Amino acid sequence: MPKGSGAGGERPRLRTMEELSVAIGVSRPTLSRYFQDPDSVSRSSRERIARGLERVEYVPNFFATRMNRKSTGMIGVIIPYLNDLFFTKLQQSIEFAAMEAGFTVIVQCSHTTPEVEARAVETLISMNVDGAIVAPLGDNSDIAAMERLNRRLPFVLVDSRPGALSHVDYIGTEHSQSMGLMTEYLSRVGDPPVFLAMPRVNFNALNHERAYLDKMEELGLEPQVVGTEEIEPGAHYEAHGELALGREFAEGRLTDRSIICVNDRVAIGALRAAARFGLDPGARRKGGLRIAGHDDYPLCPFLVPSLTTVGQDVDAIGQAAVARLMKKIRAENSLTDHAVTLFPGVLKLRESA
Amino acid sequence: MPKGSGAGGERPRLRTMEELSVAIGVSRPTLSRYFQDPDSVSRSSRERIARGLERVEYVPNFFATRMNRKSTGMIGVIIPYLNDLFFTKLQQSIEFAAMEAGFTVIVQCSHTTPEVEARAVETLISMNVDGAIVAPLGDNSDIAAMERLNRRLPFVLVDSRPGALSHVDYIGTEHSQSMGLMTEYLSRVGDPPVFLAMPRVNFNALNHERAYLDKMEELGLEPQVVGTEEIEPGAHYEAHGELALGREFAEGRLTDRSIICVNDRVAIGALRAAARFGLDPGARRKGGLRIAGHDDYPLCPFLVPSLTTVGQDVDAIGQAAVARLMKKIRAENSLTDHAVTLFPGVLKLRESA
DNA sequence: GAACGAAATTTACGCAGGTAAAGAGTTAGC
DNA sequence: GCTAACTCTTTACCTGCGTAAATTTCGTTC
Repeated sequence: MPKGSGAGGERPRLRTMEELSVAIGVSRPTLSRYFQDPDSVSRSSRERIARGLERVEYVPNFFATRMNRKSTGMIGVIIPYLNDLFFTKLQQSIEFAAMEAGFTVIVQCSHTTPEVEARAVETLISMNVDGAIVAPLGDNSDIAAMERLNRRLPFVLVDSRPGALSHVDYIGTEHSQSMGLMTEYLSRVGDPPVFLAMPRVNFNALNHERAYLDKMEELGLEPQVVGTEEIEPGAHYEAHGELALGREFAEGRLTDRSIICVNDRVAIGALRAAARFGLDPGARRKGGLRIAGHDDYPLCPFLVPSLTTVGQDVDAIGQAAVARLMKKIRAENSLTDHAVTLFPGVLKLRESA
Repeated sequence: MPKGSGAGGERPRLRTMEELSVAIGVSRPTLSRYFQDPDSVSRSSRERIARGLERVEYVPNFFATRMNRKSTGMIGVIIPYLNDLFFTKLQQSIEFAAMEAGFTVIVQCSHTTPEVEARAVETLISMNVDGAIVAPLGDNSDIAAMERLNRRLPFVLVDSRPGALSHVDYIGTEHSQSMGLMTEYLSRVGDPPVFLAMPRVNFNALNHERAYLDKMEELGLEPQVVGTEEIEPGAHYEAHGELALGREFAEGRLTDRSIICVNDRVAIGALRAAARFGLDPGARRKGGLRIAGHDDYPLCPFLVPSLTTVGQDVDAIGQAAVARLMKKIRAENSLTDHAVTLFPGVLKLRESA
């Protein structure tokens, strides 16, 4: 028994409000009101309860409290996968915003699997969350599950929106603008840029590609897309970027072009491919190799060379999503408009392009 | 109204099992048993219920179900922060292992704040989770809260263990071994290595530093630690690594030494500092600059140069933590031993050292 | 065909606490 | 000094479901 530290450890533990009420001589309903809002009971009761709680260990049962209240005070969040700093950053900004609004956040991860995503939806519904924010698995998402969510509770999509859900509230980045920005910039400073894509087209990958194509057409330039086929099974993101671009370099292609990667993770692989072929991507030289990404992954400034990219305002997206959700929750379905908020991307010019 | 897709959308929605029982002509308790385990009711009832569920929309209330069961089927996980791929990877392996065991995972993030961590502990307790896995905030953690958790339910610490909690089960990496491995390797191939530390010493940073010092003493070499002071407020991890090592380089120091960084994120900053000073860290040359990290951050192989580091077996840690927790849950506190499982680190030799 | 069991279902109560309505206590007004 | 008006507390019932015990069902055996 190495520890018996402090007085905190030895307080008698009470299981129910009933026990607590006899322990400190206040009726159970009064306690119930106290725990929901201490100011809803008289000052004398409040102080008496506060003193009592110092002498015992008691935590109201989460399930019992949430079961009966009209509002559970919880919002559900579903993100597609964990090993991506973009989504964890988004989750973080949502958690902070929700905390500020006095809500508890329940996070579920779909782990890139539609079945898991659908199960997460069921879990959130069964928990009676007051609302849900979902970053979907793109077009792989279980549309029916999303529809159910949308019918049953206040619901906001973030990051991307499957085509079939165009009637659902959506907060994200204005991808056509943000990708257009990069396309335009690179067209201005060098040869027409090439788009490095991903094979498993999901999420915003398609939007990015389309935005690139549109902008190229607008500029009267010939678009070129590489990296659409799977090169090695299981090689995604960074690995795919390195392999796909490495293959081009090996054939002597693209070594002096501007490469727009579908996102920063692919761009990291692209930088690696360049290094492997002794190439030095950078904004410095006219006509030289340039590599750019999209998303402004937190590590971008620290890469060698630091990665030029388009920043998404993740904090704004998270906050706006929570704000919109709060509005819908308070309005109790009397809201008929459906909101789409798109934040513009911001060019982050660094060394790589 | 753009969508009315599928038959799934129009099914009548039932709120309670009671309603469902009259709707499909089976008693409510039978339904209750069905939802816990379909095989616990007769085949005829099972099929009847299954058919009925296709015609209506019903999801059992999560709170009501969990409130009465002896087991909630949930385990709680607390991680210190989100913007770190190490912890998200750990979380992922825990989620997969728990899913396999048929448990739902509730994740809470402490966001580097002891108060938030303590609140997360209260939330888990109030939810009656069957057990908890906590990656603590190091010595900043609210020890009393952890003690409470440990008294009330099966509890396992992962990643690091505050000194005051040495009596709690712990699963992690054998840091003295893993850091020793790197120290030894670098001592063998070049000049005595220097340790690049972090100012806000928390988590395993101190363990790493101590392991380095011990190994250096064992090897009869003079240890040297840099980067312990805060250089710029708010500059953590990568930024700190770049600033701290950059300062040394600017003074002409350490440019041909081996640098062991306290972790990979700091090492990424260190690589950046080297690039800024035109230095090319690598294993290639005798006596040249070498930079190594610790953790095997998923991006390490894709950095330029790819980062030599020590890999932690995150999957093994997550799985072992869940396995230990399951054992404790099944044993219902009859377990008196307290387990410590440390996985050895594995040298990942790459280009940078 | 009746009696016997095993299996399945139903009855009845419990969980921990929310909340409307009734009751008690206090202050204010006359 | 008494009643009105208000505040706070308590009574009593409710939530949605788990589960032990009681009951029914059904197939089997004698």
